[in-house]
Amino acid sequence: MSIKVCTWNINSVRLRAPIVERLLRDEAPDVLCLQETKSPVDKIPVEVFADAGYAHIVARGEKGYNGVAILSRLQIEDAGSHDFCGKGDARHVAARLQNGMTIHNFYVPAGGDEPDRDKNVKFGHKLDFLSEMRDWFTAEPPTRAVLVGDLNIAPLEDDVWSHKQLLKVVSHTPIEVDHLAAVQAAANWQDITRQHMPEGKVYSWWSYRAKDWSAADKGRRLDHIWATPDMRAVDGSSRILRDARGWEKPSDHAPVFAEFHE
DNA sequence: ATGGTCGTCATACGA
Repeated sequence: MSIKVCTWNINSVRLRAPIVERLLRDEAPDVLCLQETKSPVDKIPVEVFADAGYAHIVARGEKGYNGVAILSRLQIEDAGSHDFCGKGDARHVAARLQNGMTIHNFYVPAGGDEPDRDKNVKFGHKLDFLSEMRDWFTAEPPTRAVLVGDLNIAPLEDDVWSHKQLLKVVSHTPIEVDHLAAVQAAANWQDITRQHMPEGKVYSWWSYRAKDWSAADKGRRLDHIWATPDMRAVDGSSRILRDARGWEKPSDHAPVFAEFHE
């Protein structure tokens, strides 16, 4: 038996309920983590997901911005969230499943356009958010845990279409990559996607602004699946469903998958 | 160097 995990920045859960349903039907993950739901929790179309077999849902939400949700076929034993940077925004939710594994679902701040915290408070917020993640996982080291989400950072050269051209572009600057590496080191998080796909370009996001996103293929790997070393991923189970970027009324992100042994 | 496209909520702002 294995557990199939999926993470997807959906950019409005209400507008895209039809393609969420399609993903659940086509791919049947055991757990689906959504980011940028952009909806108050009580306006998430939970009946649609329950009818599709995902009756166990925990979410955090606000009107119009941010928002994270965990949809599960398995019973959720416990749930929680942490308010990183004390802003009361909806960027983290966690659930412990009946098999004892904990899943953390994050939506890390995008950080604005200017990669300088003295000129751009959004960039400062992003770096501070990552530092708090590092400290939080250092203070309470997780076990049997999976961390997923839109981390809004593409850390490796092959996580972007042009390493050289993106070195000063928010999402691929050295200071962000360093901050993300510190989060990763805090709990010895393993990058499951790159364990399974160590070579070559891998992307999970393509801008809406490109004329032909697929032909231009100027993507970035912003969405991640990490796990603590005591979790056993199913060899080669990582995938990115690039096709979903071309579905009707798509998100600008594609779903990312990995499977774990029970 | 600039603008290109989305979603939400209100016609600006964040991504």
